[in-house]
Amino acid sequence: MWDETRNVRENSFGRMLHRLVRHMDDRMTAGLEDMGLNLSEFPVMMTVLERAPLTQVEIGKIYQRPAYVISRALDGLEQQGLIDRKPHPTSRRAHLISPTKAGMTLAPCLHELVKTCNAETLAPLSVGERDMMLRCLSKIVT
Amino acid sequence: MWDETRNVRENSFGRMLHRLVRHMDDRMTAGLEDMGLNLSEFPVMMTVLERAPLTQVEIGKIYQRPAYVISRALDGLEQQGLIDRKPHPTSRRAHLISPTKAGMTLAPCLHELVKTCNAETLAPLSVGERDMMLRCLSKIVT
DNA sequence: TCGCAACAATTGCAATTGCAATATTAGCAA
DNA sequence: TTGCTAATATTGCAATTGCAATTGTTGCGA
Repeated sequence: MWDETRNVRENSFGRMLHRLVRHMDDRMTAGLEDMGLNLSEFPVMMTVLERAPLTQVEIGKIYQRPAYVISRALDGLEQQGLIDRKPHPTSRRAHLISPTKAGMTLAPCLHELVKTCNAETLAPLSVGERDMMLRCLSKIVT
Repeated sequence: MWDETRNVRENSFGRMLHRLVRHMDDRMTAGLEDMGLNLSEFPVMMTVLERAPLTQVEIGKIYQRPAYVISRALDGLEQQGLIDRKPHPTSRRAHLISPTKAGMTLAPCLHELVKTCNAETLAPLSVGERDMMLRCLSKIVT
């Protein structure tokens, strides 16, 4: 009776995605531990390293998360001395976020971790399949 | 200086996956609201509908989540009268979980929702690309 | 049989997250 | 200028989640 339901959900796109993301998150969490970062701080730190100097709303736009998420992640990163909140030159309500010297030294490690994690995950696929996968993903991601 | 870092993370596999999953989760959350379910209860309810009767550890094995997650999701589902925790025939510590009559009526709706959500998400792809995508995903999902 | 480790499920408590308010500043229109 | 609305960032509080016990049960070996 439930065979049809089973067919729908079994190996459903959404189910597989969730599994995959959880797996990659675990992998990333382990890799980030050495650097003292957690999974919430990581994307914010990456954005700062990529685009600094920028404001917190700009980080939010890029990373597509509400302001309070950025605010809190930056709290953690600031406390570890990895980023600076400097006054914005033209607006007293905004902050300009930049990595500190210490923060910048993380860049190669993070860089490497991302590459490794993505590569490991995609390892079972052929080069052509990997390209296809990435192309299709960017087609369906907003 | 950070161009390389940007290249690595920009449209990185992991980043795109996270975006995609968040988007699908939002879509699912909206769809589930009509049925009074939330995103934690949904996969458990699906598993129960697909495989009942089964124990909570079995649900955990299938859905790959720790026991307490199942326990709490079932609390919610039971409170809404969608599932039953019956005594296990051979073990007094295990429960046998089954959908109630009310729970079973949800099956077609959930079924439809999953199909719609997956289809909408994959809509920008050609049929061939969709197949490829699903085949590749199942290759890399544990 | 007794004792003990493993198993199934639940729960207390701390950490994390999300929402809605708050404080402060900017810009603009009357 | 004054007053009002929007923008920027933060925070209080409630809801959710995760970890580490806890409860009750089973099976096994001494």
